[in-house]
Amino acid sequence: MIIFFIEVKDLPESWKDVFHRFNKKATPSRRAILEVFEEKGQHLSAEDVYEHLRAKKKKVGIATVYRNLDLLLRMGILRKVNFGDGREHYEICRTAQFHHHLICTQCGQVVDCEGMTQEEEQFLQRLRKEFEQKQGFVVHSYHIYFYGLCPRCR
Amino acid sequence: MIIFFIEVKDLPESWKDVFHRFNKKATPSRRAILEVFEEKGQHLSAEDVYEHLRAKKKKVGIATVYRNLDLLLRMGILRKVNFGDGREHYEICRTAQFHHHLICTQCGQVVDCEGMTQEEEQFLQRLRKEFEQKQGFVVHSYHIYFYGLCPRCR
DNA sequence: ATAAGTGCAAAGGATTTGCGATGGG
DNA sequence: CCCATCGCAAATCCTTTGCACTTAT
Repeated sequence: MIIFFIEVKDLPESWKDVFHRFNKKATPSRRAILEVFEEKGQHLSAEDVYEHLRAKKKKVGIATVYRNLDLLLRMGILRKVNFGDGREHYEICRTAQFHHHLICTQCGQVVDCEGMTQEEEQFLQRLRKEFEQKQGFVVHSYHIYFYGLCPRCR
Repeated sequence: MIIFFIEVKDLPESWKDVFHRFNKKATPSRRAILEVFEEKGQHLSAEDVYEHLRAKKKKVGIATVYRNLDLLLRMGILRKVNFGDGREHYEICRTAQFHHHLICTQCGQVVDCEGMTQEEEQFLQRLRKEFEQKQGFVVHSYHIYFYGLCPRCR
């Protein structure tokens, strides 16, 4: 027996389609950068991305890396995070679970904090409303940074 | 009638004493920088501090500003905050109420968010424990950034 | 074909550093 | 008086930009 009906919920749009939707070209550089984020995952600096590309024998200039990190940011594919080390870091949104960061103030190590749930939702929903009323802002996202000492530094 | 007993709870240590405790000199530059934070308050960049000093006719070199912002940070008098605008900002801890930040992603305007209370305490207390168990970190502080659109940009 | 994207090298902006001069304890 | 601190200018680090060449559509 053959099942003819296959439920496909939220089939993710291909990167090519995403670029197309933004009237941007799906160039090799851009694909390669996204590949790095999909493989290496979290919070990479421009230099990190550049090094990973070199390691993979993909020749992409550092300027192109910067330009495309910014583009991907504006397209909503990456988000920018900052750990106070003097450079910007980027994370991919789609493949990574939404999370926050725990930063060692001694050595700079950064750990992702995933899996905060309902309680967080409720807490932030309340704050969001408060800001929208008190300050007149529309809040569309937030980020929590925790600071402390990692196992080795404590 | 004279009241002989005056209750003085938590008399704040003078800046001079704080410097002394850290074996650092209470120089005019340092006093002037602290004065700026006490008067102008929130999230100033090194350049901001430098400009305010000039406006007050205090001649302090920009290098000295940077060196002392870092010193005051390490002494726990200032904390560093980052709004993604390519420069670091600093806030004074003692005189300012603990607060978070609401950032307009369009124009970069930053608003302080004060007065989150019990609920926040509880919520973050739970997370703190979770991290200490799961990751082995000691968490000593945290910071929440909210992103959205300000009244003018929405 | 052609406008968008790229690489390179130079420019820009923020922060740090070297060093001789200064002044707080 | 002496070492920490300062001012200045040069150095460094991250990021952006100008321009001629290449390429995805």
